Amino acid sequence: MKLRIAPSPTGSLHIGNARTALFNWLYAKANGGTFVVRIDDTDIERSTEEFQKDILENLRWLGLDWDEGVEVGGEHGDYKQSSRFDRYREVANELLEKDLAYKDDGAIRFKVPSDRSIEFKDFVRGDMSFETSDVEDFVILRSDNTPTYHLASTVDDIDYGITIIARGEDILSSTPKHILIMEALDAVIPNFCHLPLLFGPDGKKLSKRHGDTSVEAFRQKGILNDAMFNYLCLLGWSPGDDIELFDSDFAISKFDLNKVLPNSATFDEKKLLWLNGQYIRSTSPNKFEEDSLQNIENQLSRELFNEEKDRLLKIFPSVQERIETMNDLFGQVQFLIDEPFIVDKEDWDSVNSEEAQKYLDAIRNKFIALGDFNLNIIEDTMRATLEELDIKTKVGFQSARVAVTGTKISPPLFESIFALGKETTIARLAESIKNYNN
RNA sequence: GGCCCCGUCGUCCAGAGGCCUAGGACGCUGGGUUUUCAACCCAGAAACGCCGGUUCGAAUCCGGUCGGGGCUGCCA
Repeated sequence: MKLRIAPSPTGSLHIGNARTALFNWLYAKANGGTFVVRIDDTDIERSTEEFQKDILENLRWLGLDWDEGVEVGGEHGDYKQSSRFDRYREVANELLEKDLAYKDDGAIRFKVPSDRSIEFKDFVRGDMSFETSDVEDFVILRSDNTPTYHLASTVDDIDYGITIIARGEDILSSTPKHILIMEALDAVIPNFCHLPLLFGPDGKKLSKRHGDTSVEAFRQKGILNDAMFNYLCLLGWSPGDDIELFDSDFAISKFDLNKVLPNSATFDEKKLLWLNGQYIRSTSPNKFEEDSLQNIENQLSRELFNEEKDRLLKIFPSVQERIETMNDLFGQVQFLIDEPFIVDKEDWDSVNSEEAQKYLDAIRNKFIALGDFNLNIIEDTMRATLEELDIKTKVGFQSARVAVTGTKISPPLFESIFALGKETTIARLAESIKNYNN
């Protein structure tokens, strides 16, 4: 069994293509088959090295590997169609000689026989039947002597011994053309499987106008690869038993192309985000720390100081359970970083009051007198002060939060103060007290 | 227009004639917890497009209809 994904390097890896690649990969893995990645770059004008690199990198990021194909090699060269133009021309000429194709203004068209029906069985759609009278004679070699997708893709599928062609439904109606070429070349007809398309929220084929449609974009948004893998699996397929959170081994153990739904699925970013949150929460603390430090350094474009790392490590457990993507991280921990500390003016104004000032002054003095500065002592001190001064929790804590973290939204207060450390906390409290009359 | 595909809550998925007064998840609403925001817990609203037929019995089978989508390129 041999399957393949054949992306065109005319854009960044599209989520729809990623899903198609994923299903091919899963089926190959599930059956001990071979998974091939080839590059369909017959459109020389729009194909670029950068896009090819992006596509391969993102396939790997998703956890997909391939047994044969571009960059990993195999029996068929570099698996790029641009390297095989001679082969396609040879086939086009062969068809010409056999009188199965003809010249048309410099291009070569395949001669579609009349009054025939082309039948094949589709893994997800069952028995398919097309009349050749509905198929036009189609170009296989352009007048600039380059092959079209129909020719190149079909020749490759034959030459590489692909046994199951699983691709997007948008190519379903081109399948008769491919079968016709295969028949003309006396090739064994492989199995076909046309996967449902991915839609945008408006029910149209997912495309750029729906916003981000590339795997790379979501990766940059802080989506975890495992979450993306998991979410993509859920589009058009499910492992059964209402199980929704699973890893690749589980998916492989359950996957079957024949069980893929025939109807198109709408890409729901909200659910992806939720799933991502689940994955962030289930990440081991060590890995979360590692990934987070890296993420923050990327945001800052510099390495973190050791003192910063010490502070961050203290707050990570609290942050891990409240972010949805890795990109939410920075905003949560910014107050712990040695950058200019900015208090949100609006937030401060909304919590500042004479009472708040009294409270901040009181806890500041108590903090100064403290020997140990740990979580429990911080909490005890702050709560006791609330009682002593008869100040409402919300008034005291929210003013302290803004004074220390700069905003009304932050990780838990005591943890934040603990992570910040005694000296800085005292300094920030002093700063806010001084600002009362502003 | 022609050809083709598809049709269960807003969305994703379960359901392969009786187990369905249709189940799970996201989202949404309400409540709980609470120092903010989250997370978490509980509850709730929410769907078999429609019409026929087959059958003792249909979300499940068949036909039609309506709706959505894809293709209709010397793009892939």
